[in-house]
Amino acid sequence: MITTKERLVMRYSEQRDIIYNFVLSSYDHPSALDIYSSLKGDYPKLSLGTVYRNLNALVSKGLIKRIEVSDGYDRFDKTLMEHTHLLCVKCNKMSDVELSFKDIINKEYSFKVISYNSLFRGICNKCLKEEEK
Amino acid sequence: MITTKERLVMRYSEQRDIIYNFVLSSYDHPSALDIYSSLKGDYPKLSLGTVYRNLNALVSKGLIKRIEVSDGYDRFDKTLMEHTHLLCVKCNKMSDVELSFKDIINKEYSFKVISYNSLFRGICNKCLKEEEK
DNA sequence: TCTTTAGTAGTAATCATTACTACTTACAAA
DNA sequence: TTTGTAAGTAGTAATGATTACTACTAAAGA
Repeated sequence: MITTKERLVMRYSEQRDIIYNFVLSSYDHPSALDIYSSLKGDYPKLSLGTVYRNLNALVSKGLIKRIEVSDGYDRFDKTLMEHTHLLCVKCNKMSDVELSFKDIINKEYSFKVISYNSLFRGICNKCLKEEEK
Repeated sequence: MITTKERLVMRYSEQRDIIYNFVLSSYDHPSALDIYSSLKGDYPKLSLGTVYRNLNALVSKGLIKRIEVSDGYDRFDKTLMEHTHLLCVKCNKMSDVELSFKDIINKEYSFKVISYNSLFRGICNKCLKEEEK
């Protein structure tokens, strides 16, 4: 007999399913508000609090990753491997960097890394080219 | 004749002087509230808004650096060279890393880095040793 | 010494996020 | 299949770091 306490999986919820699938199918690191705005049309009863709560649940279950952006909305990522992000200050697009700084820190310093947030702000290649015109 | 518009230096203010010197003399990357709490004893009329305003002014003049900590208080740093930070989740101490990830990003990716924030959360050497006891 | 305007104290507002409350629903057991 | 219960939801209020506002103060050029 499985008691409630022992049940570790989450109960099914359509809202969480929708939110999770939205993150899985997006390539632009959406914020909670992005997700809410995009889904509100098809699911008018969806609440912003539900989006936040489920994103937190998905993060704590390790199904998605949170990207901390201190001066604005946090963003969410389907890529589970910890990695670094580039945020273009012109077009606001966020892209990925595959370099693992974590390994460098673990090796070079006596510091046991649990998680990290590396965000580089600058101008992406596309915006640089447009400036040259 | 120097008009107000042309005057680029800030007017002297005792509050800013005190706040700036506090950051210069600290090694633990204080937050605005840390600074306010530490100085309030000696300067009872000091306002938290003044601390925030002057920290922002000092950052925008390039005299100190802001370290963005998304889930809590931002912290401030006298070290002007951009660098990476380690934050111990046990003792909350913040320390510096001299590695320049900026150069790596600039070289390996077509991305013009303007600023960056790299924060590694984990357990510092001292806390690791205490866990072993 | 004036005059101007940057700076300050104290307080209200902002805004991303979380907490709360009454209602709804998944799902295990009867 | 029905029912009991606790997890999930919608809608709204609260939180908390930071910023804005307003009347007052003071640095410093004329």
